[in-house]
Amino acid sequence: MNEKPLLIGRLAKLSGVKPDTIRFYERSGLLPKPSRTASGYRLYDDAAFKQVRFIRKAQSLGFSLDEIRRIMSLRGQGKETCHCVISMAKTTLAETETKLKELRKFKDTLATNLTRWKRKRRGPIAAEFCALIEASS
Amino acid sequence: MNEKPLLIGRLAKLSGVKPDTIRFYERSGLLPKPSRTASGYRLYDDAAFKQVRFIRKAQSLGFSLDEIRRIMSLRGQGKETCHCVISMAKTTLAETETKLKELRKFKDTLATNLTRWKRKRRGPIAAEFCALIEASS
DNA sequence: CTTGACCTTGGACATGACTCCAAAGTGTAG
DNA sequence: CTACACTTTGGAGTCATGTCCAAGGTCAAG
Repeated sequence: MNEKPLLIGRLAKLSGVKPDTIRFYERSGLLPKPSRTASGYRLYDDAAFKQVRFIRKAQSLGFSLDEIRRIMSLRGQGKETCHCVISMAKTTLAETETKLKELRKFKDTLATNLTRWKRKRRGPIAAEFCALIEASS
Repeated sequence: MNEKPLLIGRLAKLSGVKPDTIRFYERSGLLPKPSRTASGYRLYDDAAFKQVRFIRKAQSLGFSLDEIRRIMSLRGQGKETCHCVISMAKTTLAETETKLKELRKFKDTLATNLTRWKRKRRGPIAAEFCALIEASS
């Protein structure tokens, strides 16, 4: 809807990354070469904004830029059912589930111990903190 | 219990990291300087093995080496209730919960879509995969 | 027309976390 | 005694992900 073109600084502010980082993403093939003004300024639109947000979101979910690049390159293949996307999604799902399980176990133990520690307020807590991480295997 | 000393290669194999990495951890203050044979070979024991495993475990839970170093340095402070450990644990807990929530949401959507995709086996899946990540905010 | 905030480029630098290397010493199996 | 696999060190290299800089061009306000 919002179709006024953005200069790089504006896009940077909107998406919360630095101009340098946007140019870096472009160099790395994560963002398409944008159109330019007559004088060479990069011009971005809403789609670019969404792409940057996509990158950051995917990153925060644990994807590397390389994985993100591969994911994005699959977009626009269109028509054909892409076996590789399904298997990629499968892999991602499995990994995510493992991570999730570990993190949940860690969180639970952490929460339990935190309340316990708060109540007793004495003793070698740091050691227990470590043991707790060691144990969550 | 197992108290025969290990050379670095043996420890490396047991803990699944390379000798170089173990030396790197030592240089970085993540592992204590081990005792040595007369000829200068590093000698490790079970405690060292546990420490390496602790490091890897903590890493896989999303801690940076720097955070791990700080965590470990708190161990052995002994006696005193350490306020900072409690607040550290609190922070970790909060962060972990956030991560957990995002990851869970992503996982659920991923799982749902995966079954749907498997059933239909046609169409622009990659685009949907991307949209899915975009949406999980 | 000047000022100041923007933009351009190519390339250097930073950080975290390894990873490899060369040259040399050690330990042991045959 | 000879292979051969192991170990030592200091230092360099790698990879991912940015981040900064200098020299210069652009543009709108005053």
